[in-house]
Amino acid sequence: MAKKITFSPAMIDALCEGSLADPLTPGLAIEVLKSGKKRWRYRRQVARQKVVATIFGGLFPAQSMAEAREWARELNSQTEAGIDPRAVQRAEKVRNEMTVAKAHGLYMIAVHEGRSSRAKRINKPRTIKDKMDVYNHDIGPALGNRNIYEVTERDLIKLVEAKGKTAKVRANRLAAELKVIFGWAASLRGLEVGLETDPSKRLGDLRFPEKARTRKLSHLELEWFLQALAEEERDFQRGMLLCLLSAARISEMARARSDEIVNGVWVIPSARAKNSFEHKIALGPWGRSLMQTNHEWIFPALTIDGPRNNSVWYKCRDRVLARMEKLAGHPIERFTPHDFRRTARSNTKRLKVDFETAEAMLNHVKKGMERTYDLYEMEDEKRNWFLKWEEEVASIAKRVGVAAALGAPGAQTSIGYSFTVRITKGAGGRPSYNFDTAKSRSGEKSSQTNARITFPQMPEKGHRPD
DNA sequence: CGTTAGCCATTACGAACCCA
DNA sequence: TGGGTTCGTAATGGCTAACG
Repeated sequence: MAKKITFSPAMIDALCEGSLADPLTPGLAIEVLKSGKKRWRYRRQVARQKVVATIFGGLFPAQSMAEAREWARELNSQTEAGIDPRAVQRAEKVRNEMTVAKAHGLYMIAVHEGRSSRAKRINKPRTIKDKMDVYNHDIGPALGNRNIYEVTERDLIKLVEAKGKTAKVRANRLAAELKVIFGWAASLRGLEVGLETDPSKRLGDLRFPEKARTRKLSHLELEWFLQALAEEERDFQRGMLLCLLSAARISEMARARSDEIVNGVWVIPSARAKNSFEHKIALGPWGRSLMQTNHEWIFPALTIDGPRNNSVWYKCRDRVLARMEKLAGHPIERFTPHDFRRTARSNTKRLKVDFETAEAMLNHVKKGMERTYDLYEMEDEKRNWFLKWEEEVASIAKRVGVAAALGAPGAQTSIGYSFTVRITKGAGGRPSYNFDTAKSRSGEKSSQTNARITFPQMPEKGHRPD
């Protein structure tokens, strides 16, 4: 019979150097450190493998013998099953460190590399920025420090419902983004996070209602609009008219460049189009004159090198709308530049333009078989439409007496009521004045800005130039 | 006062789904 | 299977306050 007690707390106390194995727990031993402190140690060969795993435990007696044995038993169940407990520990460490913030960081890397979704295209910069905004504003502050494996469906629902209190549509976008992030982390694409269950799976069920806009301008409203627009500076006339005549998106108009005009056709490059399809707009003579400029940008900003900021167009709209209400004598429902697209689209039927052309005019993609087999770009049809629409708008302008003021073709020429003067250094250091109007414009190309002179006297309403 | 950043709302593509 | 509809989400538009 073996000695009854070969391993006890008393024996550990008595131990001064070296180590002592626990005869009852394979792999477990206590060892004396140089400092004299005693530490638990686990060392055992992993079953069916050539490797020996060594793991250090806590100090004795802070970690009692019973605790150490329990600890070692757990490790033994792993080594005996052929699992290296060090690998388990590493995985646990990674797991404990996988916060929502870290997982999101990995997700964003995947986004930049185009690995985030099934989509083939890499997200556009604005989309990526929007993703970051949603995270930084709504997800990070609430969940960033949480372990992603411990986030529950309830956590996410709470987040979306809280958002819904102040911004319903945005709450839908938040839910969508949560689905994208957690869905990725739980998918084969996001194995680096390796979420087992996706807590966002059912978030789509709490969608808040959304509604589409229906606003379009009637012909009567267009009359007021054109009259009101006639009092704007020429640049604003040009921009707003271009939106109306081309049915382009505001960003397509505002950031248009001179080199996009090829043989009189405005070619919006794929990079600037919402759907990444190049869009050719063959405008009529009026539209072409509106885009006429010697500057790099069709609508150059005043104080920076670049196009005017979008917001100026909304301010212009505000001024125009206020004048329209004065002309009408009653309030007019607010409209936006995008509503011009709807306005143009809703006029196609009346002007006997077919569905296909109408869709092509808006650069909408073809669906189904049409898309597969019909690669025809409908350039001639679009050209006809833009001319027809331009003549329609011009006739409205003529009817209310602002055709000339707006520079519509066929009307008597006018320089408008205001213009920009660009002052550049000419020969011998003398200032050179360049008049920036639709009709007269110096060939001087300059980005230095300059004085804007607006004539204080506005002609009377209905005034017709001689 | 023009420009920008931040936040909320719409538009619209394309894959999934569904039905004859 | 083709063709319409729904669903998920990408890609914009729209508004306002802050900034310099």
